[in-house]
Amino acid sequence: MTWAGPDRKASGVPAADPPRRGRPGYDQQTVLRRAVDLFNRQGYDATSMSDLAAELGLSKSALYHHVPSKASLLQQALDEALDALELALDAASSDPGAPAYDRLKAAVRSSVTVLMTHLPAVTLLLRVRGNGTVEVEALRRRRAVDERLTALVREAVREGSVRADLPPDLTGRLLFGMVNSLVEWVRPEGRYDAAALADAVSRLTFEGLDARHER
Amino acid sequence: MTWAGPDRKASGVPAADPPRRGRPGYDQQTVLRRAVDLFNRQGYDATSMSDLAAELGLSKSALYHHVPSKASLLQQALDEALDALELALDAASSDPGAPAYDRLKAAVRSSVTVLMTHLPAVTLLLRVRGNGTVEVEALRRRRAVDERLTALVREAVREGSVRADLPPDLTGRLLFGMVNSLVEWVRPEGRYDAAALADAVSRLTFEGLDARHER
DNA sequence: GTCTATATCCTGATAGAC
DNA sequence: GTCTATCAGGATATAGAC
Repeated sequence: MTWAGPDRKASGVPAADPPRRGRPGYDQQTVLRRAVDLFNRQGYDATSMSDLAAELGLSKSALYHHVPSKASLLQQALDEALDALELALDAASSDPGAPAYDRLKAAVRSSVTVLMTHLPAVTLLLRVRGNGTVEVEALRRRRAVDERLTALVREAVREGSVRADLPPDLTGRLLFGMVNSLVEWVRPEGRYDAAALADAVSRLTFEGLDARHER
Repeated sequence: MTWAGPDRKASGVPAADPPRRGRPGYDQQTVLRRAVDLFNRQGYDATSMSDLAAELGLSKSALYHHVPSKASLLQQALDEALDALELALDAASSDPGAPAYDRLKAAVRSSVTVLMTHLPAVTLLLRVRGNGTVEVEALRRRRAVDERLTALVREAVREGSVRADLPPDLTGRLLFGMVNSLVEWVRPEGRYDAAALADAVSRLTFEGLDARHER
């Protein structure tokens, strides 16, 4: 069974694909993308390689021709998410001379953007519980990201631009808790694009939802 | 097989336990509590009944003497969470004459309180993906709760007390996304109690984190 | 209430033919 | 690249002795 499906290419980026010769079959990117989608629908642990094979219209063995293990699929997805998050955070805090307030706002915006552009991978990352070495390592990297974000909030409080009547750690957790909660319902083909969501989160968190703060 | 299970009662209430006679063993509440804790640490699907038996220091068969199935443990926990959430929402919106703004604020506060007092059960609920009938039914009830909360936000926007430059559905999702994100890090023995957290969430969301809004 | 032993099915992963 | 057949182990759950 072939199923053809030259619907390959780096997920998300609509780049031109190099022409393929010979038997089509699946390429790794497509397998990974479909796998991550299934993991997000059913949960990683609840998804068996049989499920994935069925989803792809393959036998389990054929699937193992494309993929060395179930954990490797998880690993690739988590790496994608973490690479993107770390990169976005680097960019947001690139100018150490800028006010922490601006850098924090930039971090919120770029976090939302990464969350949207790498939605499946980030969704998977945010659900990792720490079972197995792949998940443990991912949690380690994620904690590092969280700590950089918290440090940013702390700086902004110190410079006086963010309210100081709440502990900065708490403010940071709640702020990025709201950001991360987007993965629970946002859909790429949905009503809101990354910019609109980044704007909404930014307004809600910085200005509040009280009508008196409306601008 | 015992299980019985008419031992309902608002779970979570740290009432004094009736003195036990005869062979100690485990009572159902304890088994359920330990099970839910383990489910939350490892994930429901990643936790086997062997894991749970080992955690309790029992054999698998002895465990099945206390519990009819793995799914029943899940069911009880999800029911506990949903019962508590629905009840809290009823109370928060009990006075239809009160301004929607006040009812919304009350709903936020009581949601945080329920989340804290029934933390393990609510955590489990928020991670359910819809695998199996137990989870599907829980998701159905959860969606109903979400819709009532969204309706509350919509009302508050209509009465002019909550900012109208964002779609009410979006505001509601972000607001309760922040609330729900508490389960990711909050611990009952931690620095913050329910009242402090409810206060922090309320301030952050209604007033914003900008220092200019600090009161 | 707890145990050992077992039934039945499914898991991730592999071997080797086509 | 895909298949059928298979492996060793683990899953939920049960039977029946003590």
